[in-house]
Amino acid sequence: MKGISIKDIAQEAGVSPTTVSFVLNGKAKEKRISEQVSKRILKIASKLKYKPNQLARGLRTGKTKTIGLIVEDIANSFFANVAKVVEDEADKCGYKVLFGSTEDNEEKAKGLLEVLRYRQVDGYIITPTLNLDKEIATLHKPVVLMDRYFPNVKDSHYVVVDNFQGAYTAVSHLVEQGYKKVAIITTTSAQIQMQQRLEGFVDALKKHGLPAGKNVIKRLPFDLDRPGFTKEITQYLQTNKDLDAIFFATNYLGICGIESIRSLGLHIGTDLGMVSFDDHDIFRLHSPSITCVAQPVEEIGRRLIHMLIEELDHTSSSPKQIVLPLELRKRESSIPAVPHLDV
Amino acid sequence: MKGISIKDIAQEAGVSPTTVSFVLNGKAKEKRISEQVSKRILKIASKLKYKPNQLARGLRTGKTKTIGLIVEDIANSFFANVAKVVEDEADKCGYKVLFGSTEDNEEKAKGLLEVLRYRQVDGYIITPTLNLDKEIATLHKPVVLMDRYFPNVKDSHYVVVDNFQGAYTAVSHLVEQGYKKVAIITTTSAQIQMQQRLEGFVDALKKHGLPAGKNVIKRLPFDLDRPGFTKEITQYLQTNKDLDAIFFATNYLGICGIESIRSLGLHIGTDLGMVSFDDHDIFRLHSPSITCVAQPVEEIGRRLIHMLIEELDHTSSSPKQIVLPLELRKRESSIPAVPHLDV
DNA sequence: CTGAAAGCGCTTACAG
DNA sequence: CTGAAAGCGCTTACAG
Repeated sequence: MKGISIKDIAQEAGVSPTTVSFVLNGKAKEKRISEQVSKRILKIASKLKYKPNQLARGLRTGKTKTIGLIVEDIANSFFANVAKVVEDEADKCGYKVLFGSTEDNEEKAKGLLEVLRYRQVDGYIITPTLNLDKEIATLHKPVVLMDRYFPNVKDSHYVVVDNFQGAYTAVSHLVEQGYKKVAIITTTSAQIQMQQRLEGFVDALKKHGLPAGKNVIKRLPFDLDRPGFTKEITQYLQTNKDLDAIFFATNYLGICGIESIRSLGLHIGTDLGMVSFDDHDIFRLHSPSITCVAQPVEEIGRRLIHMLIEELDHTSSSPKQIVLPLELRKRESSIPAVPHLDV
Repeated sequence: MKGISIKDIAQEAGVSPTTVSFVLNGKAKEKRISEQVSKRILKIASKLKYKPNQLARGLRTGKTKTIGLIVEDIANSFFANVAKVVEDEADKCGYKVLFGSTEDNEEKAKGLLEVLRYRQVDGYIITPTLNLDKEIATLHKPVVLMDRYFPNVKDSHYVVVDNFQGAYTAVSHLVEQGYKKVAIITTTSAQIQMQQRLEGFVDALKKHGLPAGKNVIKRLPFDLDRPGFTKEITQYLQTNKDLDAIFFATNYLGICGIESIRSLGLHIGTDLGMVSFDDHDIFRLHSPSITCVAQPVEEIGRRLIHMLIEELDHTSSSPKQIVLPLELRKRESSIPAVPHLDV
């Protein structure tokens, strides 16, 4: 039950705990411990399967070798996939991950931050909610933001994707496929990533000389549930029958969109073109398959954890702000077998 | 930077750290601290926004208020959803969650266990791999297993689903819909949950007087990747054209199965009936939609964490082994619009 | 080359 | 009714 401590080793080796600590922390050379003693200690430690008590070490050094990961929703495939990469890479570097979901709720996010703070995590990877910047500023530990950032906070570290370019590419692709009345379905969220997707959409339409007015921009309250989104989308589509393609600004909107379109008896691709932000198993397997702009999930995860660990080790040299490109994955929802013809 | 400690409060209140500790831990009454002192301390603590250092407390008490969650794959929707519920409920009880994915790899699981152990987690929720029972037995802390258990370890705590009943129901449903040559696609895993699903399949066929021989049981190596599964399934279907329905034993097999069936140009439901274990957004949204036996994810998560916390509080009274029922969700893949007719 | 001692921030048995 | 002291298991500045 009771673990092996440094004392046990010291006793068995006939030396002081100090010496054991030096040897076990690889400071034998530096502290000029004799080869002989050093070897003896190492042998005993491995015989006893000694594992340092991280709590004691943390209390003394102030480092817990733990990082806090705050995502919007761990059950969302994008965040779950990033979390997996983060955990994997952290593990390789000797760090463990404490996680939590904000549901994009400010209060919940603050609660998570507070708990992680007094758990003394060494650093944070945070998917911020709105207005979380003040709270984050009081953390006094390395923080890397993901998915979104605060435009007015200049010196923060983050890994995000090029939302503008992604949306722009997606919408341009639709236009090039012959769709002429393209709408965006997005949320009311005032967060930067959503703003940029909207801007990309508007810009693409303008560049192609197409109308980008209010009636092709549908904003849904971001705190609706799945059935709520589906119902709202259905309603919007019903009252805007002249639309011939939709750009969905998030994966869950895209998923709800599929349900809505189908419930109206419309055929995706031919009746109504569609592209969604963010790839998902569903989009690949759906029939017809759904075109999307995919995030480089693996790379996002790797960059996040490495940027944070570099900060923790004070070896930071690489750029502090990374904007990754998105990849347009063309599928049937925008390139129907029967070409879409404007009537 | 430096946090507020109990000493700071003691100083400001003009009492000893001991007294502060008693008051803050709600032992004022028990220790007969005067109302006056008590109130003063509480006021100062909240003014200073005192947060106890969990490391120091943990070192002293041996409790870290942390639980370890080991899943097979946090990126798999089933595990991600369970993880979310677990984290949520743990949070309500003042616990944080450290997590990791085993990929069903024994060595990786052992590594995770070791790290969590010397991080002094108070208890574990574990999706065990094969042969992990010895390792788990040496943990000397409360453990609740999920998704599977060790049949030869009688006194373990677990929350699982009734795999036999689920498979039995799924296959019976197929037979009742008129499918006559039903196969199972499963993995080579020797784990109990997979065995039970196989038994449910065999039993259902036997009960209905249908053949349940080797040629309707296809076992795939469980460590293949997605493309690997898809390829193997495609091959199996090609060489067994007489089959008219398939029961897929896991959600990822079902997903790969959809790809395989479609790549062969077969129509799900009419050409080939299908039911998958475990629900998934894809199954609901696929066209045709896919019948499945769904796990009660929410309830699994809640039961897991509550069982563990009861163990931690030594208030355990409820049953230690919970087997939850599965729900058959009938969809188009087994009830085609054009009825399946045996020729 | 090695060790005694202090201290991280708590809790708790003991004393008065 | 309250406090001094020990101790959880480490690390590290200091001494010799």
